[in-house]
Amino acid sequence: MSATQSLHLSVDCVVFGYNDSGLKVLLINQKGLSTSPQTTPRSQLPGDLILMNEGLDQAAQRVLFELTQLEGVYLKQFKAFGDPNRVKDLKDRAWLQSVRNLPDQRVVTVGYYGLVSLQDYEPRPSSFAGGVQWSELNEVGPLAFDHNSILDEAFETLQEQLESQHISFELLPKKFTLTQLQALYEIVLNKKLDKRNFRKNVKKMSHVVPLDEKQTGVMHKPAQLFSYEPQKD
Amino acid sequence: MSATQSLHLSVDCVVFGYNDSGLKVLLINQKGLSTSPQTTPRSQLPGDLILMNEGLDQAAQRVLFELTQLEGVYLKQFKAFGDPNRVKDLKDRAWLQSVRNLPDQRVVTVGYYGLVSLQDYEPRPSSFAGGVQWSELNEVGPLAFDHNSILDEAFETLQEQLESQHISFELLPKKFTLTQLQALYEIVLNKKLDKRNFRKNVKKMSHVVPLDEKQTGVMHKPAQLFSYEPQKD
DNA sequence: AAGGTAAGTGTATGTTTTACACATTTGAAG
DNA sequence: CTTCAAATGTGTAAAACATACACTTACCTT
Repeated sequence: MSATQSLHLSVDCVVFGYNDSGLKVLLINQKGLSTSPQTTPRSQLPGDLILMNEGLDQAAQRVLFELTQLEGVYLKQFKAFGDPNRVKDLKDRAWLQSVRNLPDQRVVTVGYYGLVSLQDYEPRPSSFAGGVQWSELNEVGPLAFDHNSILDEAFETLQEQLESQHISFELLPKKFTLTQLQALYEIVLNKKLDKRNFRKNVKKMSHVVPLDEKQTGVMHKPAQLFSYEPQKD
Repeated sequence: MSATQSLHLSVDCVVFGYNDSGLKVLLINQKGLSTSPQTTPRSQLPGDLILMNEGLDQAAQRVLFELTQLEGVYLKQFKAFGDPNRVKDLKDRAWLQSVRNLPDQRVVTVGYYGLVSLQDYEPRPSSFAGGVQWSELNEVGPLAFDHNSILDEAFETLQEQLESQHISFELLPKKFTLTQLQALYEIVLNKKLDKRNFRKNVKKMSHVVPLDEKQTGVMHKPAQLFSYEPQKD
């Protein structure tokens, strides 16, 4: 019963980035493994082993920063992935062994989803780790390990939690228009919404407050800007 | 960066049991540690390390069975707990070392919540593992490790998911009355509901079907029995 | 000055939610 | 076999909420 356990624990971050041109995910290209040249290195989610003295949330923040230079991102744990065969692919095993000097061992991972406004930070993440890219959500190809499933489950979680959890604002610039907010909802929930009804609903949300400021430099009636003020109850 | 990782992974099960007398949690008493007699052994959630070749869901089922003899229970992962200090209490560390022959090492755990009808199974779980009890939810004292937080978060998850996830039926006998269903909702959601409105809503749920059967042996108008039929779409 | 563009706004209709009270069916007791 | 106690089962009106839908406004460009 007390068979000695020897496995590793990692975190993987599914960071969604949004701007007016759509919803993206942050992927990194596998570096290393230059030995076998015909193995086209696949992309993967930023993730790595947790350290011995850090919590899971902390680990997610650190790993994301180390791999992509993104800092202070909203990150939320959504699920642990522990299928014993989740790293079954031979290319994946080879890559793992080339990068970590570890025996071929089981890795359980804790998934986090993250949210970033691409407009505010314009984070062209410092091209570290052999390339970091924002990839259009519906153009993501086959990823390493079980990262496609992790991505899918993260997106489902985002869809479920968008309305109930005040997280849409993490994807928008600090000052945003109601049209931007609506466009975000339409993309994440994947359905069209009625402008007037949407605005009626937003006006009921006391944490969305109008600023004394309007859009400038647009060739149409400038929109009122709003910001998100977390409730200080 | 690649500091050798050496930690353990467990699952912990927060099994809720329900019958007409209320909502309970399944706890086990720590055995062993008879060496120091004045340390009153605290109760804890059933949990143990996962094995090298099993998935997380599998591990939760196995561990629950090994510790409590409960089998085939609805179990759902809800959160991983990885605070490096979650096993900081000295009594807890001592107990861990007495039971497992392992060095004093970090343990990350994956929390599952489980649901059982106490009426159908009447599961007086075979008093294994030094005692297994169903403890009234609001009479749970201080548990070992961070198990009180795990319990709290499990209950919050249950409250959030009760309505959206068709799980109430896991807590009821296979044949139940609408009054029983309503009482369950009232206890879990902690608010009173209107009988007529509640019944109107239930009648919209196509997976709650009336049986050709009524209550017997009650000294009042016997209630119609219903059962839960998962949708076969 | 005219044209293009997106912002901003109200109302009528249908649907859902809420509040609320009494007759019915059984077993037990006299 | 009548009465009592106990919990079941049922409808309606009012309020809140959701939906569908079209035109005027403000700014920029040419």
